[in-house]
Amino acid sequence: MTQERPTGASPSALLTRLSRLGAPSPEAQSILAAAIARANVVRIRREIVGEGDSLGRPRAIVSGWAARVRLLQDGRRQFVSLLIPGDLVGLGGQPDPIASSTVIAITEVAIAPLPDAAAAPGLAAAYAVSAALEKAYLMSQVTRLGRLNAQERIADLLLELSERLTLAGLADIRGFATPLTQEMLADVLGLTPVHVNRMLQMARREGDIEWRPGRVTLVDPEALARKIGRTPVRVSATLPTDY
Amino acid sequence: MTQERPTGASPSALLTRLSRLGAPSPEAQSILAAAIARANVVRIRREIVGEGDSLGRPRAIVSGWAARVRLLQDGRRQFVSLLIPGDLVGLGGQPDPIASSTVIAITEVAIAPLPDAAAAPGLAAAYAVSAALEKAYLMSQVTRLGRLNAQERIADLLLELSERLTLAGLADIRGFATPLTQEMLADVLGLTPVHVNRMLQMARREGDIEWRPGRVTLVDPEALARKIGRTPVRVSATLPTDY
DNA sequence: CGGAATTTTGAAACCTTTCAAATTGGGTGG
DNA sequence: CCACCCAATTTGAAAGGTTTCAAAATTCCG
Repeated sequence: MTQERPTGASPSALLTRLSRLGAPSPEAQSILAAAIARANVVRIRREIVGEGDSLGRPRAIVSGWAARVRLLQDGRRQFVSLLIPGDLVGLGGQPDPIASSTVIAITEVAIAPLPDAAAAPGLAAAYAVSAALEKAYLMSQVTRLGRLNAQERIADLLLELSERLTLAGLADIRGFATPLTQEMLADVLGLTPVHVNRMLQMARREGDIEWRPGRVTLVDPEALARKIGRTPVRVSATLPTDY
Repeated sequence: MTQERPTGASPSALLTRLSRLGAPSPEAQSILAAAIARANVVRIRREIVGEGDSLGRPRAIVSGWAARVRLLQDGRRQFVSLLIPGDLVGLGGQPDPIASSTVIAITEVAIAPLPDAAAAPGLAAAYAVSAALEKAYLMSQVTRLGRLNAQERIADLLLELSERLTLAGLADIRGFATPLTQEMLADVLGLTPVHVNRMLQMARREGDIEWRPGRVTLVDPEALARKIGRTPVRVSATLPTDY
């Protein structure tokens, strides 16, 4: 695992993302850079914020990947969401869902304390947009698990990751590096590793994606999005058979 | 549908919930009461906040039930979450860049503008806790869809509703009133109506629940929770979610 | 009272999981 | 640099859980 440096080894993923999200001012960038310099390293497989943790102040993922995990009593495990470089953790003010989940490092992760929103112009806005995005993606995850079949889930998730990594400057049209194993993919998608493997093979056979451990290539993202009907905005207000 | 008055006909569900969430002061309560007086009615099946809507300021559901819905191109539909009396909508501040969920009224809904957080002591705290709870329940929904089977999903959702309705003073140990049809249940749980029906029958046969349109009775909530391995959702170690 | 919505039933098809076990790939120590 | 070990990926066959497609039975509401 982690053949190539974990996506996001570039120290600027956080700067890039927050800049694009609304904090492009030199002051904001320099304050963020200072925070990055104070980043801590969490080793792979270690907890970043534990369940029932006193969950310190908000932090940002500078490099590496993490996952918000929920464990069931009998051992079943669900990755509620994936965290990539540039993502913020523990926003939402004081009370953050405690008992609800744990965040663990999927790769080695560098995590920095998040500068106070008032420290520079644009920061507050960027944090707000980041939080809104997080919530939107969480809702996407619900729809993905609730109504998409295995093939669609895989394609949908990869497209989402491509989207998010691109925002952080960590992906290009040809694809992106990822530390995800098929087992982790299964944990995110609510499937078994075996089935993820089979569907992944099918997707490769159909020429939709290329998957070699450590790197994903989306042959034609737009065509794929069309194929599974991933149209971010839709929802017409009043459909005939609606409630 | 809606044989008995929709759960939450009581005008105080919002007061009860926010009071317990951190805004028990007389000032806060009276300001909230004033807002409730200015509530608008949204008729059943109508949109409360549309996608791309200018989504005005935050509002609170005074009475009635609603659902956050996501529609797929081919007609598949997923209820991302259910909204009950006392729940807040449109917090999170700014815009929702990504989008794509609509909130529709499942019953007739009374919705009031949310007083400014600074208008009274405790309001800000209550809003924050409410937002945290919403996020926690959203994560629960992900786990529910990702790792629970149909039987478990049904039990888990009913327990969650019982929990939330109790917080708003709308449920007792014997159960609660609900406008949900089996089809809506299917939309929340990512299942087909037919299968929900069969599993519901099974749950009744096993004596876990009683379901007659308009009212759910959880025969032994604690035993049921134990049976499916569910832990109540909490947001802060100190905040008693157990009413 | 009658039409519409909701709940129920049945049987068969389908997708996903299970349970093993084999294979591949990479990293480590000799 | 090769052998070996462990993690990750693959493969097979069979069991299971859910969906589909119809259609009947109930219940609700105007």
